[in-house]
Amino acid sequence: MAKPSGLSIDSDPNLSFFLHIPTVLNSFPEHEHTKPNIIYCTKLSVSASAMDDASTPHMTPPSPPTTIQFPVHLNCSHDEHPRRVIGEMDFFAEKNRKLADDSDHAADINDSIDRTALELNVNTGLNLLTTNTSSDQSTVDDGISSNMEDKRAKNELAVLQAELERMNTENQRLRETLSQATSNYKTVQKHLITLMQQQQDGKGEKPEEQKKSNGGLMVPRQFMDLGLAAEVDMDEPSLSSTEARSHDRSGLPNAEAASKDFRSRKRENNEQGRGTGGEDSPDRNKVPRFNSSKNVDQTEATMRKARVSVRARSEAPMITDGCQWRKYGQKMAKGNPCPRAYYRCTMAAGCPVRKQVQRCAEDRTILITTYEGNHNHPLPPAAMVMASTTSSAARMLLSGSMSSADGLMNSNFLTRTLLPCSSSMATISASAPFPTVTLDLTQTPNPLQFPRPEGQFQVPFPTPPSNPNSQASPLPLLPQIFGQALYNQSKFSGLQMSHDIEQPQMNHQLQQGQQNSLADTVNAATAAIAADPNFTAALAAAITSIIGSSHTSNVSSNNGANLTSTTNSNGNVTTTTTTSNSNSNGNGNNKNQQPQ
DNA sequence: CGCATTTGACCTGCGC
DNA sequence: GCGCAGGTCAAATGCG
Repeated sequence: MAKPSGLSIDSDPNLSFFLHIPTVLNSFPEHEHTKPNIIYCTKLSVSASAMDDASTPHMTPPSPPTTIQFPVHLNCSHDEHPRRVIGEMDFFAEKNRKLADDSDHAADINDSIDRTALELNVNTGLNLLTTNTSSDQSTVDDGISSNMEDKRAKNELAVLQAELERMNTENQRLRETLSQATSNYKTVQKHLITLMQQQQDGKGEKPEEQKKSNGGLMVPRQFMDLGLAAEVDMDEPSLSSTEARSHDRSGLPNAEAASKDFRSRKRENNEQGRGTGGEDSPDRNKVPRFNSSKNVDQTEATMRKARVSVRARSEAPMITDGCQWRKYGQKMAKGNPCPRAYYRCTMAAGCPVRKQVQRCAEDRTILITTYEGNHNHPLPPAAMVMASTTSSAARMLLSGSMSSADGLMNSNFLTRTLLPCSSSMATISASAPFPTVTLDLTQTPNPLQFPRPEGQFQVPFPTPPSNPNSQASPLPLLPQIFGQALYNQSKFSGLQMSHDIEQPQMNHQLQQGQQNSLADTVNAATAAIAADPNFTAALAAAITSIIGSSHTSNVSSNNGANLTSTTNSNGNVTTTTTTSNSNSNGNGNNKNQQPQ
């Protein structure tokens, strides 16, 4: 099997260390997380021990010294301050937490088993001291041995019962977590519906602008078509195309032509392919796949043109985003001594997603990764965050530019609302040849230095207090925040992720019942909501429910955060969102989200 | 030997 | 029309 180039991150010790974790864990099916191996634990323990352990609320019993040579503290899951390694960029922090949580529980079980073994070993050792082998125990010293066996059996029984009890407790806890997450989701959903109804009832004049240019409620529909049409088409590899490209030698997509830029279309129309476009030539431009629907062409090409650029500090040649990439070109770009590398997603034949990787000319420790296109195949969990982020960002960017006359209002909205962490972290380039969202993960949000715009909330990033170089500390959470925010916004906008691939677990919930009725409501209200900064409150609640459910966070205002998420003793998540909207009517400032 | 990467050539869009 | 820059292709090369 070919080594996925996207995982070749060993050249950066800081980066590779953390990013290896999901890679390792992903190789285990979910149900096998209860069978941790020693590498699993060791990796986690090292990462934990690299940070301060003083704040760990509960300690995992020490592991048997015969298997682990140093103390293991697998308490990543409930940390009040999730700790990060300096300078590393963990795109899968959320997943790591979950996995670490699993590993924690698994370690508990493992530990109990090990302790059981130790206890039994003690008994065995005593037996050996009496020089009785197991075989003659039953024949010699009947009274003692039967007594010992009874004790052992009782021991074993007790241990098993304890273990059973522990597992029951664990099961119960997991159920509670699940139900809590579900209730959180429902709460947010209800709140969204309420908000939308209010929008519809109260403010009829908001969508006026959009009506002018887009015919009002057609806006969300247009968005939906934007994504789905293209993707449906992408998922249907044209047979004629396949046949025409009978020797797809590099595994390169049959839909390669499909995913080509608009200029290809023009090219095809004008010359039916390049000079090599003979009928016996495997010419890539020969088959016009979208002749049947020009609109699809348009949207597809527009989608491809939308780009999401991620700036992150890394010594590695490429950030690990969970996908597999194949390099297909490299060019020297003007104004940058560092070459630009071109990669194509190789997780599925025909996946149109590409990315460009280039180091920043000013600071070569900064890696600029630009994504383009949407995946047309299922993604591994590790890749979902990044994929959903880029996909949603691209969609939102396009929807903004398409639904607004000048294309700037909605872009600005995107910056303020969808990428709320800091205005310095998300910028939108309207002047670039392609609409591009840039997520800058190289900077720490600093409210003093970068005063947030009105109507914006910030998601606080817990910073390890003991980390003097905390420059990159909040960064690992960013993709999750971005991705979730964008995802939520996509849902609110009536958008679907790529065939419900990118967030299947959430889509599954949507599909359970309320989706149809909700979709209409959502579509109907999207235009109004999209222009209203109050939407941030609902978004904050949604994000907080996710953050709060994965780890308890009691957020200080160190980062100028005005969104807090706390968990009370019952485990209920309480969200307090404070916005400083000029439009705020006061009742939207505090959103208390209480599970049922 | 198969696959990924490298790299020069080619194509297109755009500005002058 | 020409040149430049970005983007892509595909033969050559390297590697496991």
